[in-house]
Amino acid sequence: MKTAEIRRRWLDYFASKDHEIVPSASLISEDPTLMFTVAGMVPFIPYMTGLVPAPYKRATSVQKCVRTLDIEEVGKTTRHGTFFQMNGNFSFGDYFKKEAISYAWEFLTSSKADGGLELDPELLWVTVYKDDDESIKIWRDVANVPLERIQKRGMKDNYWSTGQPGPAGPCSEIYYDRGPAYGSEGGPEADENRYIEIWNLVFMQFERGQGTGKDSFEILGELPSKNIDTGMGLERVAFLMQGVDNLYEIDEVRPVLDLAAKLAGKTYGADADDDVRLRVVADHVRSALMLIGDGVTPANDARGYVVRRLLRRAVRAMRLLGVEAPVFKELFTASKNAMKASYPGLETDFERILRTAVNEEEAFLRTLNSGLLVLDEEIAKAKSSKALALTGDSVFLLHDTYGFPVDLTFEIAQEAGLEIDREKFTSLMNIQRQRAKDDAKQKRSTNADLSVYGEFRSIGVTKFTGYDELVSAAKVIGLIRDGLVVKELKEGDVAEVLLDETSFYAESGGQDSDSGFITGDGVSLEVLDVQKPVKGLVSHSVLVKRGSIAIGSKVSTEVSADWRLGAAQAHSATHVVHAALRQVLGPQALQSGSYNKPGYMRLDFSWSEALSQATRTEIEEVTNLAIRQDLAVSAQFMSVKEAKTFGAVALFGETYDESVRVIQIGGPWSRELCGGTHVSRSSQVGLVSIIGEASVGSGSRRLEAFVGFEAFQALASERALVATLTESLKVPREQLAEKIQSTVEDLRAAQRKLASLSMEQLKSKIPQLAQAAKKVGETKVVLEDIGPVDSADLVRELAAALRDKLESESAVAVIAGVSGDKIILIVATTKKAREAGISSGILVKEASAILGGGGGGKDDIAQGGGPELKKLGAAFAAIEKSIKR
RNA sequence: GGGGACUUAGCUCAGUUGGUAGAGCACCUGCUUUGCAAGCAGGGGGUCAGGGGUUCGACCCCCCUAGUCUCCA
Repeated sequence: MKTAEIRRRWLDYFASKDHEIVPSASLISEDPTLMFTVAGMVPFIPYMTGLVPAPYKRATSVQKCVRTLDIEEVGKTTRHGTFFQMNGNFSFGDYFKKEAISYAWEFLTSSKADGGLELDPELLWVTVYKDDDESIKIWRDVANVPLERIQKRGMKDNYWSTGQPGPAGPCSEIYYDRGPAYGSEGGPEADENRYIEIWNLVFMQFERGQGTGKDSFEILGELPSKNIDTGMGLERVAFLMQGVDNLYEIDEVRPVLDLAAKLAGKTYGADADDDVRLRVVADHVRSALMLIGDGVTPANDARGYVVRRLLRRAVRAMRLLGVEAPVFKELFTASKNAMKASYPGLETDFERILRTAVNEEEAFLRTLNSGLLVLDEEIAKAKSSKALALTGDSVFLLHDTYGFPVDLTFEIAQEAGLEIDREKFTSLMNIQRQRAKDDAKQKRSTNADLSVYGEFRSIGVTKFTGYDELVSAAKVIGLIRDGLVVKELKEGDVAEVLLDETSFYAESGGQDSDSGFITGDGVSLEVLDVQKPVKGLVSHSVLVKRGSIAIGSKVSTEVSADWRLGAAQAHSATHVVHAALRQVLGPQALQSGSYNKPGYMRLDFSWSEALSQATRTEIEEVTNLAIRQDLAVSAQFMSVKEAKTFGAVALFGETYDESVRVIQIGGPWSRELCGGTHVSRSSQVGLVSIIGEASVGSGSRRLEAFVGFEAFQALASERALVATLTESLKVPREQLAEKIQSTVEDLRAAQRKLASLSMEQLKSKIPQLAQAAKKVGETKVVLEDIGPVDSADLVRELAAALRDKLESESAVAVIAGVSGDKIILIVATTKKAREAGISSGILVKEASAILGGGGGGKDDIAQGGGPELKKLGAAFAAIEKSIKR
C-alpha cells in the first residue's frame, strides 16, 4: 500500500468517527521555544494545556515533522529519519481510553475493503503503564488482545509528561512483530528491533507537579478535562506494509535513493558504508525539500542552519560516494515527484525550492574547493614534520573555520597516508557545543511564563474593533502587574490591561502596535505596547497617568488618529513595495519578514544577490506609480482555500486561521493575506523613498524605506545637501557629480605634482650637501635640518638619494625634518660605512632618545624622531660623536 | 544567540621579531610577431574595508563598526 493511500485511509477513518480533519501545520512551529514541529501533537498543545479553548472536541491530522537531534544516526538504523509524518487523532475532553483503544485496533485490523489496514492481529503487541489496569482491561475485553501480548512497563517508557508541571498521564503503545528473522522472541520488552513501535496512545489523565527527569515528580490529582493524544508513525507503518526493511525504502523515499545510486554508479546493498550514504542522501534531500517548501531558507542561525546542514550533508555524502558534479537538480526533482501526491504545493513551488537548494549546493561546492586548498597545506605540513596524523587542531580548524567536513578530511588524509586525531577533534567540538549550550541556557531563562493568561483566555477572545473605528467602549476583564494577576491599578503603575474588546492593533504581521490612551471615569492610561501573548487575547501594556482602575471598570480605548494613519500608510506601503518587487524581480522575490511603523517600513525577501542601483530605482518607480494611480485597497474575509484559489500571497512562517483576511491593492496587482490596518486608496500612502538595501545573510535581502511625510523629509534633506554643494562648488546641480570627480582628480594631481616638486627642490641640494659633508674620522657625515615637511617619505627619499650620491665612499646621511610638532629623523649609511661598523639603526636610537622619542630600523636606513625640537643640535652632536668611536 | 576566520591594484592572491606595499593576470605605450592563455621592454593603477588607540613610525599590535565565509546551539 502506498504511503499516500495509508494517509488517505487514516483521515477517512477518523472523519467517519466525527473527527475534524485538521490540515498539517507548517514545519515552522508557532511555539517560539520549538524550532520545528517535532511531533504530531505540537499544533494542539495550547488546547491540551487549556491555554486556549479547543475549537473542536475531536480532531485528526497527518502532521509533517522534522527532528534533527539524531542526525548522526540517519541511515544507520531503520527508524531514524529527519523528516517524518505523524498520523494523529485527538480528543479534547471528549472520548477517552476505551474509544481511543478501540479506534486504533479497528483501524489497524479491519479489512482493506472496510477502509482499514488489515494487519494481522496476531502480530500486534501492546505495552501499557504498569499501574494502568484500566487500559489492560480494555485491550483484553474490547480488542481481544491476549494477556501474553500485553506487556507492562514503567514510567520511563510508558508515562508521558512535558517535563514541567501540567498535564501528564500513562500511555500505551502498539508494536508490530516483524518475525523471527529480525530478532528474538518475547515482545517489545525483549527486542525493539524485531517488534517495531507503530502507534503511541497518550492518555492525559493527571496533573503533575514539580520534579526533574522522566519519573521523579508528584501526581497532584486527576485533570478536570481529560485528553487523548495519539500518534502513528506513517513511515513505519508504510515500510511494514510495503514489505521493505526501513523507512528509506518506502515509495516516498526509495526513488531518490535509487537515483543517487545510479548517479554514483553504485548498487544499493553491495557495500554497508555506501548504503548508509545513499540513505543519508535520500533522507536529507526529502527533509530539505519539505523545509524549503515551508519557507525555510539556508542560513547560519536557527532553522536556516538546519536546512543548510541537511543540504551540505547530502552533498558531502554524494562526494563520499564519488560524485563531485552538482546533482541536486535531479535528486530534488525525484523527491518532489515522490512526495507530490500528498503535498501538491511542492509542485507549484518547485521552481523556488529547487533554486534555493541548487544555490546552496553551488555555495558549498565552492566552500569545499577552498577547503581543499587548506587541507593540502595541512597535509604538506604534517608530512614535512614526519607526523603520522593530522592534528586535532588542524582537523577542527578545517571543519570550524572553513566548513570542511571531517569525514572528507579523513578520506583525503588517508589517501595521503595520514590518520587524523579524532579524539582531540571531538574534544574541541564538545567545547564548542558546551559554549553554545551555556549561552542558550542563559537566554532561555528569560522566557516568560504564559500560564497567567490562561484564565482570561478561557473567558473568550478579545474582540478587535479597530478595522472600523478608532475609539471603542470596553470593559476591564483582567489586570496583570509584574506577572501576577491583580485587582486594581494605581497612578504610576506600569502593568498589563486585558479588555473584552479593543480598537488597539496588537503587534503582528510586521505592523507595530497602536499608540494612544485608554480612558475612563477620572482615569487615563498611556498605552506603551500592545501584544497578543496568547492567540486571541490582547494585552495592553500601559502606564497609569492619572486615577485608578479595577476589574470591571468601563473604559474607552482611544487610538491616536495620527499614529494610525501613519501605521496604515506604512503597512499599505509594505504591500505595494512587495508587489513592485515581485513585478520587477519576479515571483521568486518573496517576502520573508517585515516590520513597519508610522513613517518607516522594512521588508526582508528571498533573493541571492545585491540589487543594482537601476533595479532599486525601478522598484521605487513602480511603487510610486502604483501610489499615484490611486488604486483601491480592499479587505475581505474568506476561507484559506478560497484565498489560495484567489491567488493571494500567503507568507511562509506565518500561520493563519480558518477564516483569513485578504488585502487587495488594485485588484489582482497585490493580494496578500494580512490582518493589518490599511489605507483605503493607494494614493493615501503618499510617497515611498527607498533608503537602503542590504544583505541579512546568504539568500536573503532587506529593503528599507521611508513612507509618507518622512519620505518627503528624507528627500528634502538630500535636496538641502545638494543645494549646499552646488553653492560651495559653484556649479549647477546637473554638473555636480562631474565637478566633484574632476575636483578630486585635480586635487590628487596637484598633490602629486607638489610632492614631486618638493622632492626635486630637495634633491637639487644634494650636490651642495654632499660637498659640505664633514669628515668624521674616515667617514663623511652630512647633518641637515630641512625644516617643515609634509611626510616622512620626503625626508627618507632625500636621505636615500644623498647616501646613493656618496655610495662610493664611507658616508652617513642624517636628515631631519619637522612634521606637526615632532621631529622626523632619517639616517642612511653607505656600504663602506656599514663595513666600518656604523649602523643606521643604532645611530637613530641614540639620537631619538635625546629628542624624547624612539626609533629604529635596519643598518642601511633607519627612522626615528621625537617631540623635543630644541634638542636637534644635541642629537646631531651625539651622532657625530658616536661615529667617531 | 555564541565562537572561528577573511577584507591589500580592475581580478586572483603574497606580504612577521612594526622601519620606503609586491607577484601573476588584466590595462596603456612601444617593439617584435601573425594565431591557440603569444614574446620582449616600459608604464599607469593602492585611503592595505571604515573609524579610533598605542608608537618617533602601523598593512602588521589593541579597541569599535561594516561586509563576506564558516562551525555550534
